[in-house]
Amino acid sequence: MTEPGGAPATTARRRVPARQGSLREHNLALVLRHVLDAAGPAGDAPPPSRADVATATGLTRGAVSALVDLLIGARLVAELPPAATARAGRPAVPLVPASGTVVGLGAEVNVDYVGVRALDLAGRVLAHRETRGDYRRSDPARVLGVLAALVGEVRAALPAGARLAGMCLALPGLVDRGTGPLRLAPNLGWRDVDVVALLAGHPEVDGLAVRLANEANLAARAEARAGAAGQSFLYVSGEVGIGAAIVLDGEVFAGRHGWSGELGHTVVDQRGPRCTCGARGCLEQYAGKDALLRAAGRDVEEPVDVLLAAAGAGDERTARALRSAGDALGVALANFVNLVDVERVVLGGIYAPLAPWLTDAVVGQLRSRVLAAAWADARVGVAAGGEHAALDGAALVVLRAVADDPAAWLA
Amino acid sequence: MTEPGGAPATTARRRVPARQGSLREHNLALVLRHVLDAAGPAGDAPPPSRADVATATGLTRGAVSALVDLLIGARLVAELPPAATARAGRPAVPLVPASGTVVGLGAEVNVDYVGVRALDLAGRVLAHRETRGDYRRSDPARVLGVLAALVGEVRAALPAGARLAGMCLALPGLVDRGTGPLRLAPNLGWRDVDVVALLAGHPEVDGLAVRLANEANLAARAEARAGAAGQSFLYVSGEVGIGAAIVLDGEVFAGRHGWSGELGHTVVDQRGPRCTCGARGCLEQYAGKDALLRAAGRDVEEPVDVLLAAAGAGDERTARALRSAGDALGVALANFVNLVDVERVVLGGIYAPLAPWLTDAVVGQLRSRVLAAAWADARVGVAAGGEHAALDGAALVVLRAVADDPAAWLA
DNA sequence: CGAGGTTTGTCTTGTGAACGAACTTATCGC
DNA sequence: GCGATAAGTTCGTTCACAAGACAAACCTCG
Repeated sequence: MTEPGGAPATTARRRVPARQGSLREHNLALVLRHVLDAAGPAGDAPPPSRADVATATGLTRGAVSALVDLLIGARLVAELPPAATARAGRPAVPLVPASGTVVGLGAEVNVDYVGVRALDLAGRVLAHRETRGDYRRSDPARVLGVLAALVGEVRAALPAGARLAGMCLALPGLVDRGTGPLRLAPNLGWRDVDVVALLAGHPEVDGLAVRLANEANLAARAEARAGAAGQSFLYVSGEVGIGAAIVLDGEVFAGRHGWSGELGHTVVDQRGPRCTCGARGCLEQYAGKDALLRAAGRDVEEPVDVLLAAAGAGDERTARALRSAGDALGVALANFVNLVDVERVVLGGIYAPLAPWLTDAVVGQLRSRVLAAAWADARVGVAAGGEHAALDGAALVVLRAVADDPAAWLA
Repeated sequence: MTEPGGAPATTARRRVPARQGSLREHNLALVLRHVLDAAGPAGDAPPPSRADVATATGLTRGAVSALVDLLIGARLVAELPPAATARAGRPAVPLVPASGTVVGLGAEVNVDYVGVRALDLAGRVLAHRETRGDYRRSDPARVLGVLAALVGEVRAALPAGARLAGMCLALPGLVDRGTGPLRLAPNLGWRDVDVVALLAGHPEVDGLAVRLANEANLAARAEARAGAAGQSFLYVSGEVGIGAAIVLDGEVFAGRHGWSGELGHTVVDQRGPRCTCGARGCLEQYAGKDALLRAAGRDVEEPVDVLLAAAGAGDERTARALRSAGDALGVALANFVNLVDVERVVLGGIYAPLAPWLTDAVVGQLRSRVLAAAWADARVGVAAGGEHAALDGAALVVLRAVADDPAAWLA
């Protein structure tokens, strides 16, 4: 029951009766989750045995055995050859997520590239294709054709016997939760585009359940997976626009319609310059990519790397531009932290490489403006998700649905 | 497992095994919730029978019968005499929440009053005591002594055989989730006060589980109950300070530590007047009670009623003060709605009576600044919770815990 | 007034899932 | 080789719900 593109804001206590089967479903998911988590990105822990799972979950060994057998039968879990331990007793059979059997497809359409990537339950990248290009003010049908072709290539590259669990597409804009239309992607120049319908016309995506989600939300999901479990943070995705995603206890919160996180249009100064959205003094006009380049005396078309180089070389104008962007960002974030009380802010997108020149200003604003700062400073960190965070997050959404309802994969 | 003062942000999939008993617990809660909801504040629906509950929940009549019998035995549900219906067949036995058997205590310490109120599962007020006074810069120990005395009076007024499920105390400030200390209540002048420990010393609260929560969060909870189920809104509590609470799908979100909703310290203008919190241009300086009175040419000590009267009489200065407060509030709320995507804003506290003079400005700002406004206008409404919303919300928190885990009350 | 129909609530039987307690398997240490 | 130890399996028991028959209470209509 995960909402596409993010778990529901609050998992409203489900108003359904619990029957015998619910028990099994729950415990099946419990066991699978345990195996998955142990093999997670922070996977320094050795793979757990049935007995380990039993003690960790509180189920009996007998029950776990039965459940694990089901999961192995469904090719969601695999056994490793018993490891030689210098311990008395029968050696344990290590359990790991099955690799190459069930795959999630992550896709992304962004201003400068289109990409598709396939991940399996073990977190392995089974296939990846991308095309660079300029997709500002582009034609949705054409761009989605490019995407469909990439999907076709990725599907062809999957190992035999792999089952596709679905696809999630990351888009830089307002997306209705799940399959609803794309409302507005300012930087692509798209508005009210029924992306799912356009994709459905292509034979490459035939038989594939496609859901949509906001790019920042998905990147945040990848970030949540990369970091410690169950944390709360605000993920800031700096690009031409400035997106953000709210992660509460490890879950991405997408809002009523799925439109959360439009940090770029937070008002920094009511009398400031006019923004593309029509209002005045939006954060985007102070700390967006274009604004940043302009303030540093650069051309809007230049890559952010030039700022990195200039700042590194000690260019004063660039440093000043970055500091003032950091201040504006800090004000917006302070407002946010006062309202939502997260413990951490993660800088992603172009802010990740620029973080060394931004964090001081951001931290300063947070410290002076957040009411609770005296008790728990909101920490500022840098995204660890890497360049393909949104793509990974999208694939993870799909795999997450599998992990949450393994019973559906038993047949 | 409700978090005191609010459900956890996301009901993280519980990492516990489901056993046979979990089934019963779940279905017991399901049945009880159905009976409670049917008798809710929008309780125009007739009380449901066992058969009604069975069809509504999807359980069989046999299962429901067994569960209802348990609930009646625990005095959580009661039967009404069969109503005479002009219908064929055996007449149904109406089921209602038991009254006067299990009670939740709501309490509040605020700037100008201290109160305690007892609610039962049927939503009836069994007892209510309050003391008016000026508690700015007050001594916590003394004020809590007053509160304890009120608790004693309320307990004495309860019907014989009533079982107290606990107490929740509303405070106007940063409160650590649950029993953690009160960090900061600027307008009471309290800072780092261990309220629970101070209360525990009084014999009147002996044997009573006490939890703390933020006043606005609790008022929002009462508001959520008063309105339609499962909505998402931002509750704004205008007083001397400006609190807010985030309600997502009917659940109050309290944030990582429980400090969410400090709307008053959202920056409206970086170059604005200095605030008590140390920063510049906080919303509180534009739309807080004191600021509002000052802008209208009044004394800070006067009640808000004078504004109401003046505005009603057509006083231009008052109208201007209210409009500009509404603008500031609107900017802050627009920032918020862009970030969190709620569908409704509810004006509470002093904003409720003043709403006729505020909403236009607020709505205007929302319309021009919220990116998604073209697709789903955030509506602005007035709180329906009444004067004792926080008190009711506090009692509801306690009763909610009972409703969520009726199995604990079977003995 | 009584037979037939309808709806509610109870009771009985059967099934599925987990628990607990043996029991088997596999390795280590002496 | 043999006990000690731990992992995994099997079997009987327990518990909760589904399904459906049954009893009770009420209406309607001839």
